Amino acid sequence: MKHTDIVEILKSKDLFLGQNITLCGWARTVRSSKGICFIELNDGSSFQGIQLVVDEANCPDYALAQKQGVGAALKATGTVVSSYNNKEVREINVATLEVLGEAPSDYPLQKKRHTLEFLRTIAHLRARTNTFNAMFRIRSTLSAAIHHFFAGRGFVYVHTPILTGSDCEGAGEMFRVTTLDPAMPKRPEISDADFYKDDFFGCKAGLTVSGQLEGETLAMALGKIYTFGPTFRAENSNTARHAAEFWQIEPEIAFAELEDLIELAEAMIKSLISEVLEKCPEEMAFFDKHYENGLVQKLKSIVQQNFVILEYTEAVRILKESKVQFEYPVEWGCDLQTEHERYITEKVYNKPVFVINYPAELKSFYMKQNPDGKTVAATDLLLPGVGEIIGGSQREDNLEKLERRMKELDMKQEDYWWYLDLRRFGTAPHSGFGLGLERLLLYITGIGNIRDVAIFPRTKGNLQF
RNA sequence: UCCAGAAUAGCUCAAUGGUAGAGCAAUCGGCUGUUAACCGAUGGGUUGUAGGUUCGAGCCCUACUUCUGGAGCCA
Repeated sequence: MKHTDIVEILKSKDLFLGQNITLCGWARTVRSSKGICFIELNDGSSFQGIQLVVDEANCPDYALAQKQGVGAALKATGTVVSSYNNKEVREINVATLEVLGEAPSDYPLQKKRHTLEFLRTIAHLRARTNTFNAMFRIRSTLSAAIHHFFAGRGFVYVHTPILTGSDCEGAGEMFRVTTLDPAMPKRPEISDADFYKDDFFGCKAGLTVSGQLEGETLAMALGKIYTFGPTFRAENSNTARHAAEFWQIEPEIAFAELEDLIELAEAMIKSLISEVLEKCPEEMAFFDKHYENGLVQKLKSIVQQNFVILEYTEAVRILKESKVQFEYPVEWGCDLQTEHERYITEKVYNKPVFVINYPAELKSFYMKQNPDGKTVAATDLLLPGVGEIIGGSQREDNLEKLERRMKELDMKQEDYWWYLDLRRFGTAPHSGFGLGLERLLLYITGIGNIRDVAIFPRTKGNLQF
């Protein structure tokens, strides 16, 4: 259909003024008086819509226009004019109006604020609201910004497999993938190997919980790589920041130690936020106004300040000396609880904090063992309000140390033979991290629940749409 | 999975154990420039489900379901 995107008219000040054009879009609100009718039209090309003015004197379709409600799909032809009230604003004097698709009175969206909980029950329609229009626009801009950032630094974008036989130990529960008959379940006396030999892959298979191990193989050839794709975790977690399917960015860099990784992570967060602020000012203004007052200022200040780098041991000391009565007591060797992380990020620093060098017992087998014999070169980036957004580490590149650690954890080395080969042949220091796209989106938009930053969120017990 | 809370009209919410209401939406009408337009009228309910206590339950009790907030796990 030949038509002009609304964004083109909004962007160009005078280019379309006085011209006859055709617009297509959906009615957001319809206001009619005697003889004149106003329709706010949005076509998705921008956050903002444009007002159609249907005057009974100039438009034969006035009666039709008056009958339309929120949600109707319309095609209008008319002249671009300056608004009656504000010469800077553009509106359309409609000559002809065609109804492409009516929205009957049981259309669930109304021209009023709906709760996010209600919108989740109509996830197929919620993209037509301001919140989701703005969120999806920012999500798209953010995704493009990720590629811009890494491409600008010479990273190679790689696609690690989604179907996998390797369980990235410690990353979470794996969804099983099988073509075996569910009516013939595995009997306890049969071994995994025997049972799965008749399965599609001839072995136990699942959806990836992380592309890290596969990513490492490419980092050890191409130097700097990143993955950006879906990740699946069958964790029984029911929170505002966990989803069973989410998108993850996982850079992996050869010849990089923990401090190089932290430098990269900080530069990346700042670059991504900057690009969103620059390219989505209307959307960000909307979230600032309706979801988190001061949001834009908060993000601007994040970009300008240095993030904190804090030793785990030092974090424990600060918490112990804080004299705050925590629900979980703080001891060296215990994992930092949410209340501890919040105290550090929100009370002590009020800015992003990299916590580094955690006790080895708390972290995964592949992390670089520090000379102190107690800690590993790992880091979590904690953000005020949303908590952990990045988890990463320098990888153990010493074959003996890695094998010893796997033995301690009772892991089968033969399952990881190719991963260990990376340490056997031309091993080198390397590091990487994982960033949750949806969690960053929560931080940037001020939206409080991960279910509201994905098109159709997958969480425990919910696979609707 | 654990702890706490909630579920009433299409939506957002009221209702002391005693006749279930309002705003918005919808429908009809009015109004020549509206901005979540405005004004008037009308229709709209098995109070999440199943049981129980009571003369009487939206309200009290039990179980279940769903959702929300927090926790654990993590990105």
